Amino acid sequence: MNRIDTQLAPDTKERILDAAEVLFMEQGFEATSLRMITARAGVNLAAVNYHFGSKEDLIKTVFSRRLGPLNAERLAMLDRLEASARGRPLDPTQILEAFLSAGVRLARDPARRGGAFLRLLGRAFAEPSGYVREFMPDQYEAVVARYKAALAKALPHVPDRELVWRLHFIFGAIAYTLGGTDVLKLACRYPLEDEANNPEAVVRHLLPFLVGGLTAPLPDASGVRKSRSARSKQG
Amino acid sequence: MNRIDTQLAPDTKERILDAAEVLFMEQGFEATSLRMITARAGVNLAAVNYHFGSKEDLIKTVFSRRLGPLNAERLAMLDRLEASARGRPLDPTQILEAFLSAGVRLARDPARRGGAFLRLLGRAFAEPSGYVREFMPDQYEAVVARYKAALAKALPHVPDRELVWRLHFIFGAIAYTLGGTDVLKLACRYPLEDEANNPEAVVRHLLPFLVGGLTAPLPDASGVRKSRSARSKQG
DNA sequence: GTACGATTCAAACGATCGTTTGAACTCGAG
DNA sequence: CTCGAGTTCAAACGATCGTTTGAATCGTAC
Repeated sequence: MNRIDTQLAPDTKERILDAAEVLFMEQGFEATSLRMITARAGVNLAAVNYHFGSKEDLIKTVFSRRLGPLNAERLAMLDRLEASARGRPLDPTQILEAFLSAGVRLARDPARRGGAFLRLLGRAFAEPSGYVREFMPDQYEAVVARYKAALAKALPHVPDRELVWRLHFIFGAIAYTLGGTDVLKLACRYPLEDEANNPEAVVRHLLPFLVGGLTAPLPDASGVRKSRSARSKQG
Repeated sequence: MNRIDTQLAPDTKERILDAAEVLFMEQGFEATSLRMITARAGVNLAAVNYHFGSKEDLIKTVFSRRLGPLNAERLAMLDRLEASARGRPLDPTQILEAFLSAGVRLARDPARRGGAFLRLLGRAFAEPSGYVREFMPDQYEAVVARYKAALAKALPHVPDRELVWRLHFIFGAIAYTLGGTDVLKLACRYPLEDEANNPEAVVRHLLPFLVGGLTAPLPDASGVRKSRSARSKQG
């Protein structure tokens, strides 16, 4: 059992994980070959299958390495908030800030490695491949349930169904922002770059937007089906 | 020049485009091989390179076939709104609804083919590959500029920089919702499915959320840099 | 030193990828 | 009919993929 490692020169396993994390972020899962990963990590090609079994298991390990602690911290943050509130409903801003701030702390990880993972995470939410879809729900189920319950308590006038919708939109805005896909920025060439790379600045702008959407007036008829006349002729 | 086609039995070119559209949506660009596409379309493998030149050009054609008319309609909708407003600022809800309703109309295209494309479009915003990033800005530049100007006029108290941020978040929520990545739904197993497949229902829920975020109070200090004390010791 | 499990290595495996080739087929014009 | 441009077809191309193999190497216990 080697103990005095991973500090100056990470061992093969972590070198592979670090290289894979960056390359997956830059090019996606399918477009990143094991040869690119091992070349960047400075290890032999066969090391991936030796240490992880397969590329798919490598992908899962890349996620679980960071996602476990991240979501555990999110739960701990919510625990602390609810403990200090003593049964009273929390402020929606507090709740969302707790969720986001854990990501911010990860983004400030040494050597900016956390930032790469956050962008990879945002990208993964839109990945159609079955790889991610298999274990992402397991990783997020507890967090979503707890934060959803806290928000439901904070916003008693919002029906459960509507809250699920708004959580969906919130996740979309967060994932897209973390993913840093930049389509809008590329389209407009608006210079957000300096702030966009500062996670605290992102949260400062994102938080009011999310709370505004979360506390917005409810849609007109929440329960209408298409049983009546279809559309009212708008032109 | 054959004229009487594409009605009962689409020609090879459109059969390929239709098949590619669905498969790209289901599995992404990299994971979809030309052999899957041609097999689904019922055409020969070489037909893709004969009609489109390369897989990359096929991808571009899949997008431009629908994106051109879609964004043209978005511009036309805004033209009509601004004409009837006669110089007065529009309502933010009107503006966003105009943007979204064009997509709704596409989604109700015959044979639900438009729905497949919208989900593909939402997915493409998160694609890291260079394919999409090259021409998506060109397709969206005019639309974003016009709608951004209309929103700036409608929300004179929102600084330009903040408006760009909020447009970014809005695009994220829309793209994620259109993409239908379902991670949240999978995580919670909340039965949104029936409504989620009805584009008008999606807009009915999405619109108040987006307007709420767009008109939310501005973040505390809009211009702060990290010049002062970094953080206030939270524990 | 020797022996042995853990790890690394160069090399190759079969499969699949996007693309190309050249012949066969279609069909209206002459 | 013949012709030829447009299109479709089966087959193969070279490249790259994830994975496997078996020997070489390392580090440690005896």
